[in-house]
Amino acid sequence: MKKADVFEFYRRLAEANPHPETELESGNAYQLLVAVVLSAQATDAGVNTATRALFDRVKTPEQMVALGLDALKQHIRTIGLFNTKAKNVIALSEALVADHGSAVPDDRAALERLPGVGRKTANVVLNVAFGAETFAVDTHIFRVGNRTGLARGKTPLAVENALDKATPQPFRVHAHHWLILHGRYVCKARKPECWRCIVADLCAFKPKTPAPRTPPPATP
DNA sequence: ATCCCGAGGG
DNA sequence: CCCTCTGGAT
Repeated sequence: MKKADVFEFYRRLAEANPHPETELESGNAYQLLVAVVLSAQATDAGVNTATRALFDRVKTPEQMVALGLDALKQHIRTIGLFNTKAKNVIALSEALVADHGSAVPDDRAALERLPGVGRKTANVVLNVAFGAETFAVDTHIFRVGNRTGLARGKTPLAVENALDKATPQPFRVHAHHWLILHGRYVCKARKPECWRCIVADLCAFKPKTPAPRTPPPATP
């Protein structure tokens, strides 16, 4: 995508949603970290349903360790991959207490050393909790980047690097959320809703199926 | 490359 | 039924 089109692409998304935020619910950086770990291959809505009760009781890594593995599994049973995730969250909480004074570290290397935390999760925490200009490439951003031509790559890391190169100020801090929300609600995996997409004219993807005769009323 | 693994949508 | 959802570890 041309530079001018990239700027216009972000400008429109920014205009439509001036203050994008995570849809994951959390009350502090620790809870955010846990929520992001739980969100792997799961919907935000599903994670929120589970963490609502959990975070009411657990606000610190010490409290998570005290809660214990089996009780944690009960809380997150409705989320996919719950067995592995529960184990990682307990181990990660123990590591925070032992090595980081119970605080969430603000550097990538320390974050990625935590069990269950890879590059994508670290990028989300760095962006949301610390305001870093990181591009966490999840399934949505990978799809939107490649489909639109904004930032293409065969791997998530390649798309991340392409986004880093292509994304100008003042859009860098919020680019992650604009792209993910665009992917979740408009540029969907199965049925992208191009007829109501505000950047369709800048996009490389041209749908074969036209807009429905009776489109659903626009969401407020 | 494969495993982990549940809910919701089409 | 099959696909998708803010992946990570082996």
